[in-house]
Amino acid sequence: MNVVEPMNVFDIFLERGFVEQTSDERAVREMLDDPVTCYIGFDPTSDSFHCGSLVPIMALAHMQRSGHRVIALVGGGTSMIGDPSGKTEARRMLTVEQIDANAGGLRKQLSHFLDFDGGRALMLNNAQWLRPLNYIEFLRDIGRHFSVNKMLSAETYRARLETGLSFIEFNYMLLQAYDYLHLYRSHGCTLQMGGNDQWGNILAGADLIRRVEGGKAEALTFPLLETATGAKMGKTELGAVWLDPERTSPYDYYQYWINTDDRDVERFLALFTFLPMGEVRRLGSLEGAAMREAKEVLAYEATRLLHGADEADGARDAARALFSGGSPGAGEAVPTGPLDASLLQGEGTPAFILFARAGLARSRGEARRLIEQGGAYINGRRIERFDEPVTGRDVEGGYILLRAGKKKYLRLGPVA
RNA sequence: GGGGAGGUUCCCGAGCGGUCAAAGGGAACAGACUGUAAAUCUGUCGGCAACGCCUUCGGAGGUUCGAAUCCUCCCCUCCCCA
Repeated sequence: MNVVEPMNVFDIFLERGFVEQTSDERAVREMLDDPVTCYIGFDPTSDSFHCGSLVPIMALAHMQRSGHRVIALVGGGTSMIGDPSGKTEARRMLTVEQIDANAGGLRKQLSHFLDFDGGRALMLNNAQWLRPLNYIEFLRDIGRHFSVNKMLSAETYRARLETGLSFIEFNYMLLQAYDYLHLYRSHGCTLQMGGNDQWGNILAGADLIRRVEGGKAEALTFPLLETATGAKMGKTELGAVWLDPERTSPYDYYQYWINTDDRDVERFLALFTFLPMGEVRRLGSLEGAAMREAKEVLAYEATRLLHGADEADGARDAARALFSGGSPGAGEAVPTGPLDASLLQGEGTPAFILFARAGLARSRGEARRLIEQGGAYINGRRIERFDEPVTGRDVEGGYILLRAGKKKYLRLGPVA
């Protein structure tokens, strides 16, 4: 047992930048002095989370570490409808099978951050209670508590009124409110959290609980993160940064974090690692080139949390080797692609064709431009001519290391 | 149902018979500068072994020596009225 009085998780949230709005700050803090049950809803539109979901995931992890019970709710029922929040267009609908399959993938990823043993954390699917709902009963028991006037004034729906809002989507708020009510009744859940775009829906649920059960339930939302340059969190030129190592390798995941804008480093260390705030502030205050140390810590910790220490070590070692000279023997974590050995026979293959085939350029024309602009390297040596042949002589240690631009590396091989 | 506006290369957005692979901006990419950051500057930004050839301007036809630009039909979007 801790001798020191454990910190209220609400203060941890405040200190680390998790809080955008709360239904009642004092009530929420007081409530969290004792163990509570809370939930966050996740969208099962994919079988993997991406970086954008890390804030809610980390929030659940903090809750659990502070002794609270957490529920990750996948919207198996609601995503068959499509949430209009923050969208300009309706979401596409998914089949029951897709949703169930996706939920499995999400659970696996959550288990890196949460301990599901012995019911300490639960993963529930709202399809369980939404699918059997009876329309007449639902209208009578739940629908009567909602004012259309009030809903239309909600920011969520106002924007959609411009472009068109189907009746199905319009009901999303009721279903999500019903989720909260259901979890309040069945699990004593008294706190729902979510991204700030969910504010209206979460409050609707807390309201419903008060009206129907006379109960008290709270809401807490997280800020919607943008990087300092205004980009959406977790998006790169190459697409989303996924938590699934099959889609975003630990190496690329590490790279995403190490490329964090200086101005975001402290904020991200607080949100995406468990490092003590003293250390976070120290790293965040580093100046100039020393900032790289902070980014390395951020990248390493973020990668370790998700993929484990071994993968994080590999990603860090590969990055260090590559970015300090680019030797081909940079380790197993370097992105590697297969090489058709016949390409190296005889005259070999012109470099621009090799780069295009390797996927480092979208077309041969692009590969050609890349080389002509001086952005292409083989084993650390800049390629001079676009059609410079690449042959067996370029194999070093069984591999050929290609580099496009400053940061994109691809190792081809092994060559027998 | 009636009337109006429009659909252009990743996005916004010019072009309205040849000089259009299509202005300008954004995004993106490369180079320089750096710290795998930001900002700035320069270049690139449909495909092709490439001073040329090929395929693009919602779709299908047509007029013309020649069409993103004109005509016909169709599809879609938005606005106003009902």
